[in-house]
This record gives sequence, C-alpha cells and structure tokens, in this order.
Amino acid sequence: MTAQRRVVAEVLDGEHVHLSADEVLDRAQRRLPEISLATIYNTLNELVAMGEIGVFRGLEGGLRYDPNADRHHHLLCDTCAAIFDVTPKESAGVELDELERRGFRVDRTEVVFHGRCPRCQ
Amino acid sequence: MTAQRRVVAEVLDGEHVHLSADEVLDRAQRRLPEISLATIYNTLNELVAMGEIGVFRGLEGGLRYDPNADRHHHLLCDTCAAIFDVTPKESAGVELDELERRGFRVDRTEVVFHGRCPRCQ
DNA sequence: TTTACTGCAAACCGTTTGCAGTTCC
DNA sequence: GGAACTGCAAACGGTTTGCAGTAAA
Repeated sequence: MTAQRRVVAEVLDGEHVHLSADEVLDRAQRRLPEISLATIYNTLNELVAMGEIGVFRGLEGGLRYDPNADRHHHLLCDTCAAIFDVTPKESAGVELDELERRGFRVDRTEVVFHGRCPRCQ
Repeated sequence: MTAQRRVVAEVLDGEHVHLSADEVLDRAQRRLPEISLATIYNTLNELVAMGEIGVFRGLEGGLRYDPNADRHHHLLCDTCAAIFDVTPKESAGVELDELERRGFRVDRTEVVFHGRCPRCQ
C-alpha cells in the first residue's frame, strides 16, 4: 500500500459519482501533486480486478469508475451525459426464458435508462 | 445517393450482425475497392441520424452498427465479445416508479445481458 | 458554377505499454 | 540485492476533422 494507492482509494471512497480517470487524476493531484495518470490507471484497474469498484462505459466511450460496487443500474442523461445510480426495488425483473437465451448463460443483467435529467428537461 | 452510400446501405441490409466500422469497410470494399474509411463513417453517422440503423458500444469501447433499428436488447459474451439480439416477449418490463426516477424523464431502456455464449462456455 | 460528396492524412481522445529510475524490505 | 511500484513518453485503436480534388446538377 503506497501513498499513491491510498490517495486513489480515498478519492473514490464515499463518492456517489462516476468519475473518469482524468477526474480521478485531478482529485488525486490535489493531495499528491506528482501522481501520474499511468499510476491512476494502474491502480484503478487493480481495484476493478479486486472487485472493490465497478467500471462501465459512459456515453462518450470513456471508462467511468464506480465506487459503488454493489449491483445497481444507471440513469443516463442523453443531453449532459450525467449518470445517476438507481436500485429498483422490484430488482429489475428482466428474465429471459430458455428459448430466448438460445444456449447463452446469463451472469448479470445491466440496465441503462436513457433520458433527460431534471436540469436538462 | 452515390455509389458509396448505396454500397454501405447494401452491406448492412438484412444482416443480423453488429458490425464495427472496419468490418463495414471490409465488406464495402469487396464491392467498391476504392471506398475509404472516412466515407464509411460519414455514411454510417448519417444512417444513424436518420434512424435507419442503431449504434451502441461494444465491450471494447468501439461503436457497433446495428441494422436492426427496432427496439431490442442484447446478449453480450464477456469472453469473445460476440453480440446477439434478443427481443423478450414480456417486453422487458423494467419500470421505475416516480421516487426512483427523481425527476428524470426516461425515454428508453436498454438492457444488456452479460454472460457466456454457447461456444465459450 | 455552385453544391455535395469523396479520400487522404493528420489530429484527436482515452487507454495501455515499455522502460528506466525509485523505494522499501 | 530483489521485488514491487512509479512516472514519463511513446504507442495504440477507434473516431473525427480539414482540406483539396472530383462528380453531379
């Protein structure tokens, strides 16, 4: 556990947001100015591999790191690209029957709700 | 309507697959060898803007062009990145209640089933 | 002659990689 | 000394853009 890794972990901890690697770099550099983008990526990839955080692709194609590793879904604003968490209580019961699956084994289901956030409407 | 556009439209027409721009280029060049990648992108972007085809991001982050513009969902193999269409008959009834929406206006819901395709299991 | 479209090459953005230098045991 | 980690810079893959040349009306 190095200073760099601690800082990256701290940046993500407790955030409800979905930061890009650049944003993580920004915040990390406020605490440790000499930290580099490569280290940010190294560390983020390790955290993802350990299951500590999640990743997914934002609208623009870049990766977003999600401190909330628990299963949840996303609301995505098609106008400003903002991302909100959502955890449907009915637990998003999308199920495929055997016919629809055609031999595919489904491990997890990801739901993205596209639309407009309150500010962009 | 130029020869190039006709060829791009022909390449996509009737396919059930989800082609990358490069794959569209490959197939288009078999019919029109001098066609360029830039033209492929120009034409694909126009077709998307017209609603003739769909786009989404594949696992690797690149864009996939989907000749099937009708609403449907995807099965995504996390091993070989293959993509299959699926149209749940129960129409994938994931709905958020007003509380969960928090002022967000939902226009469309995208569901991705992650897992293993028959060949990769 | 104007307009739209093409193809090339360069730019671009986010991510990954190679490698030399550093730190810590 | 050896293992692990850092930071730089270069490479990379996919997409977009600027621009000069071409074709069509």
